[in-house]
Amino acid sequence: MANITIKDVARIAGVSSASVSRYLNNGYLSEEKREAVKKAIEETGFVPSRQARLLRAGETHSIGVIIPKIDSEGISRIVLGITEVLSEAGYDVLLGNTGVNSDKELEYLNIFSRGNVDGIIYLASWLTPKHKRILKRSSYPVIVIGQKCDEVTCVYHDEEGAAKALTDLILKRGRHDPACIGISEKDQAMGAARIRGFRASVKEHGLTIREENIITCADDSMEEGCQKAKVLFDNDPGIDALYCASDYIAAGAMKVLKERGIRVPDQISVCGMGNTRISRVISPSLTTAQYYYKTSGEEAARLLLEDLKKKTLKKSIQLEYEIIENEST
Amino acid sequence: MANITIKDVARIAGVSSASVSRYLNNGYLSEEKREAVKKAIEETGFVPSRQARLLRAGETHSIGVIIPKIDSEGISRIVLGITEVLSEAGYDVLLGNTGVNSDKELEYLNIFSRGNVDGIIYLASWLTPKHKRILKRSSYPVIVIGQKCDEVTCVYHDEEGAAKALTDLILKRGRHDPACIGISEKDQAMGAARIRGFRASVKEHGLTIREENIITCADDSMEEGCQKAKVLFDNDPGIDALYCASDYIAAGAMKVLKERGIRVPDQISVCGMGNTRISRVISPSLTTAQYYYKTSGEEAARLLLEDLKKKTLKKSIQLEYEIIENEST
DNA sequence: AGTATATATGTAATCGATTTCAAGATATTC
DNA sequence: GAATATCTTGAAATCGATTACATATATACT
Repeated sequence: MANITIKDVARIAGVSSASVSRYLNNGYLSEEKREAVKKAIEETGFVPSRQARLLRAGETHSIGVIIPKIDSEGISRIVLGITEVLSEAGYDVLLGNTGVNSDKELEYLNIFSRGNVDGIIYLASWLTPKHKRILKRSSYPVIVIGQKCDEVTCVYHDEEGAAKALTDLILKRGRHDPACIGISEKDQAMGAARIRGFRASVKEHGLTIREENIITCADDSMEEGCQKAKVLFDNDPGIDALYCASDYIAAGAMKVLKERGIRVPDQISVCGMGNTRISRVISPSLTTAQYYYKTSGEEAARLLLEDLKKKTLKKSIQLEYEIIENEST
Repeated sequence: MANITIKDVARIAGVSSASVSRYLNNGYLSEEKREAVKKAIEETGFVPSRQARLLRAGETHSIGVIIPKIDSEGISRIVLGITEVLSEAGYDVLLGNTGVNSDKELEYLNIFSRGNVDGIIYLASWLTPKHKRILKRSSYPVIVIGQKCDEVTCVYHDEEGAAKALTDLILKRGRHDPACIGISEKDQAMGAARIRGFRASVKEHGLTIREENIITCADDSMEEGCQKAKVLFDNDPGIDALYCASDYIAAGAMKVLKERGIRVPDQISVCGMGNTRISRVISPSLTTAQYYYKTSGEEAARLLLEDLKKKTLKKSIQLEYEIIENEST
């Protein structure tokens, strides 16, 4: 029952442990000894210790994944993609859950970058200059998911394109008084980029927007959606096209519309973003955009593996989106 | 830039590497040296190598967490609880994401048993005899979350109690023709136990149920909820109380009710289970039960840490629930 | 006082593999 | 046939931590 080590195999095969190692790693070894070792390994059922190998080789075969919070549909699908690819490649996934706590992000970034992992995948919501500095200094490959970042390799979504395409949809039927409930512009991806997309579409349609009709939420929740929608419609009851930067925000807004007897999509078109499960639960069902979250996790993992094999150049991968047109437009 | 090892720390602190190790493992060490080592570690940012520790001590300071799928609100909150407690205690969390693939569960169970972890937390949906056998044979501590399991220590919810309490609610107002859309009884927790709770309440109210009015879904989704609701109401349009084993199933069922012009809660009371975000998004908002998912993760992690310190006896912890009464009852 | 007992610390062995080094055997080249 | 390149092999160093052992000091208990 005791573990069989390379020494046991060596003894049984009548060779040195170095030769057994050579057998395992295809080093120089005569045909005779090769046979003897093979036989000994089969007899004993020897399996080399991973830790010993890794210790000597200076590798950990594990990857740190830092996520801001795990209870989000998008994030968990990304993690799914990451784990699938990495475990397939024989890597362990170490999870760093930072919660809402921003200090913890840096803490994990530090813990990980100091030697327990071969690489890091960082799911960022906000990327401050401070973050970027740490990322850049890291001696291990880092892949950022979700934000475009010139400093390191990243995988992100075409937020602007998707937002523009959605806004195009809600501006059909001759709508002319659009509004936007966005997310804090501090968040480059879900915040700033989506609002840019909204603006671009509005401009292309030859419309002008009242700046008060662009409003941002502190976080992505239904409650915020409710609240901001009230502000918007109190201020301008004539809004006939509402772009919301997330499905939950849209759900909140639609609740307010229902309360006020504004009919969707007769009087107003609404869209969300993310294609979360609630987009089909609410009624009328919500037009939204689908991202390939799982794919982005997979891509990031693959990029990392590639980086690990040979230092490659920085890359950015932008993933596509898909518009899901439902009843709300 | 080179990695800092225990020797570097020892040199800087002016002690032997053994003393640094003692500091890390709470061995005998004078207050003075303890301070010196602490300072040196802070200065250098030293993080002990997992592989070296494992190789020598046979400990990894990491815990494997096996989850069936991560894209579920409940599961991700459990993981949140687990990671919080474990990282506080200096343990790393290794994530094993099995997807829907059942073989992969066993695979991960094996990967982890190759000696990469000190213990396992297993988030089980189904617990087949095969699973139980493997779990029982495991050479390190295993905690199961979500299912009651006599073979190993587990943390689970009072599914039966919650289901009964919810059924009590939908049977108010003199309802007399109840129905139940459950989840496959192969799932002990979300399946069998909840249906038992439903039955218990119905019986207590002195009602009899037509067996055709108890129906189960293959998985927890809105689509299944729709489909099963249609079957139920085609068969018995007089149903005036509908227990659904999950919020998503309930959302599907309510969609069907709306299509058929059956008013909730005037003509029928409906409840879901889980207190997911959609329970407040749909209209009328859904009466549901809240579980303490995060708490269950925390509890499981604590039990595991306890087990790790000294082999303790098997335990089962049953966590409470809370009924959230909304508009649908 | 004298003997346990607990605390404190460094040296060196150890975990199980890989890899360098040195040396001997073979094969190849001019 | 001498010089050089290519194989083949084992002994020993190495990776970075933990820990057995030896030793020294302080504290407690008859």
